Amino acid sequence: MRNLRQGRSTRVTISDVGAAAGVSASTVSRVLNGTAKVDPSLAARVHDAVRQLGYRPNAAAQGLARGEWGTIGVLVPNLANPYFPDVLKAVSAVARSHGRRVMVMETDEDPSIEHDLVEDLMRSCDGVLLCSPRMERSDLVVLTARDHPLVLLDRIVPGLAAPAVSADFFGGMMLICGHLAQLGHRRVAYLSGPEVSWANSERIRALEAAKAFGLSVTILPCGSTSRCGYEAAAEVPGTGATALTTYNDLVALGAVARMRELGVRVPEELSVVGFDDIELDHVAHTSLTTVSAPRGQLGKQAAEMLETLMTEGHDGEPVYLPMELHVRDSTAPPRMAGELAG
Amino acid sequence: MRNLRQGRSTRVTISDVGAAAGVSASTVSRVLNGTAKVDPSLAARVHDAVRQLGYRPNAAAQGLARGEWGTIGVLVPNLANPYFPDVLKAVSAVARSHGRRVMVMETDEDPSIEHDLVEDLMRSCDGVLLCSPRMERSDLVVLTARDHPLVLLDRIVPGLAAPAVSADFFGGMMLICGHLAQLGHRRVAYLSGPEVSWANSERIRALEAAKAFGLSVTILPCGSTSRCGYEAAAEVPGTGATALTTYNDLVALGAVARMRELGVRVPEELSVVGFDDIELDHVAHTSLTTVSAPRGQLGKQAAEMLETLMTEGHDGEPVYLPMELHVRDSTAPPRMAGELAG
DNA sequence: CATCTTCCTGAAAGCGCTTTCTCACAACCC
DNA sequence: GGGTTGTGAGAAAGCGCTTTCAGGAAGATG
Repeated sequence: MRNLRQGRSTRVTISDVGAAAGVSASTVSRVLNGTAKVDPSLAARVHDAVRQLGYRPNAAAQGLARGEWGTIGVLVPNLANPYFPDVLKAVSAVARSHGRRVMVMETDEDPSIEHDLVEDLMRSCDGVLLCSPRMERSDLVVLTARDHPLVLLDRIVPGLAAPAVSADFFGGMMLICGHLAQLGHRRVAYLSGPEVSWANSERIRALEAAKAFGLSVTILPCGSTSRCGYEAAAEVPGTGATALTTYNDLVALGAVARMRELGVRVPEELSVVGFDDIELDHVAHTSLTTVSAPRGQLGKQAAEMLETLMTEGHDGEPVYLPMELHVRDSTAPPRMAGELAG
Repeated sequence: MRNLRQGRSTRVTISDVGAAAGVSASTVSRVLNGTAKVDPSLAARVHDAVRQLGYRPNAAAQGLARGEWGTIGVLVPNLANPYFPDVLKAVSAVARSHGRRVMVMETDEDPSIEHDLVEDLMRSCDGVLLCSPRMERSDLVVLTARDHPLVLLDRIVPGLAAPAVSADFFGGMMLICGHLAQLGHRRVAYLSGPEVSWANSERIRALEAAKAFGLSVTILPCGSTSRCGYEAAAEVPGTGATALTTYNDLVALGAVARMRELGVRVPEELSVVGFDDIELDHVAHTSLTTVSAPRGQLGKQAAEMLETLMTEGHDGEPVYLPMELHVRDSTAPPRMAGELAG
């Protein structure tokens, strides 16, 4: 069989190195991997040969022979949302400390390609980390049944055979509701995130539960970007809400921008609350009241879970990481009816 | 030899599929890849078997046998900068259209790990795309000499045997200088990006050249984040500059925030100009005058160059993509000395 | 009806590496 | 000194796939 890499010059193989160093390929492998004792003088010759020939082991061949790739795959919905880079940094750090590379893929918020991408990742990674997967539960069941190490981040599905870590979105939204109720708000609106987002439904679940605080909530379809927030916010004044909750900070910021244009003062006439607490130091026009997601923690813990799953093969209970309320400049008590004229 | 994947249940191989379908492995391969005509009834049996067994081809084995991985690797300095996700989206689109996966790695602005990461990518990808690499020219020379398809994005190094595409940073900064000069500014400050950034030195080169317009420039060390901008901006008033240029929009936004805190009005007392024109719709506190980098174009073109390089093996001249000036709210004519009291 | 194509299919080799297995040699013990 | 153990290096098998090669069954031809 001929060299298949048409056009490319012949690659240096481990045998070439062996030949140059006057030893067998096995010995080269042993030297390079430190898997067995080798005569120091031979080892030196091998290292020299490696350097001279510019040898780099072929990852595919190693993967095949070792039965593992040394890579973990991460799927994220959207890199443009600052939430995910933060998670990724933490994941990468953990992966590197275990000597693994990270392969990132983005779905661009298109749930229909998620399944394929995950399959792809499974074919070329030792383990897969799914960040906020939007796919349906049934798809997730199929994937987790594949018996391939897989961890979920920011999506908990009861009864699934995969470990999961998530920010406690429900708790986070409850915190927000408590804050708003305490300020005296009664009617709130919610700019809803992607319909297929579990994180979104958790927020909604909390909003429903918050009826116990005496809050009544209007849900408005929106999305996950500032542009969505800007557009959907036009509907808010019509709802009679005195406070606006949102799917995330970006949406909230977009909404605030629209409110300003419409002449609605924030927070005097409308309180607006974000979600996630993304880092936008000195960039955003408004210092949002929001809840913070422990992104670094999430990434770290998910990556460690995955590592455990890959090496030891056992998994634990879903873990919820608490969110924290940060009260800043975008919330205030509602204006009383009598004040409206003022 | 035993199965090396300790702990994991036996994986389904192509032979298993063949056995189940009552054909040889070769036939399965042919059916799955469509590389040769196969009796439709056999093909159907194969497809059934694949479905039943949940077979997924092992990417490493395929890579080894085919001599290619079906993957391109992209190295970016920092995912948190919205610039790169935009590029990545375009790259991914092109890669997918050629049936390749994209593997993303981030250096976190640490030039010292760049070299290793690139080596890693080369070992497991058909081609590598380096976005704004910070490494020294000499390192780059070593890497490009590796005879592995490699394309540079936003870094042009004369005499390098690798194709390159870049935004025309020099031209972009010239546009800015022209705009400022035309407004009547004479003294400008520049918040400099990472020292090791070629993109930064291009901006500086333009700033020097702009002396011909009668501009005098003070360079202040800064960085690439809004936080850096915020911090470094404190030095600006001391320079006597009436206009501030920056490494990027994030820095500019941070600087504007600081100016406000210091009671310096933008643009009345100080014009501020960004760079890149990142998309921050309805999020940022200021609508910046800036120049736009054609991020999608850059990513697309770079990915296509890489594809050409991988398949046809030849490369072209470095390409500069023009930037465009967007005059918005952060620039204005300087106040004359006499007006200062006003 | 024998022979030559054509077409498909299975067998087998090989991609580059790791990891046995095997064996030569040396050191050790009684 | 013969037998035993231990050590380190090479040979070879095998990871799962693709692709060449060779051969059997149809179909075409004279």
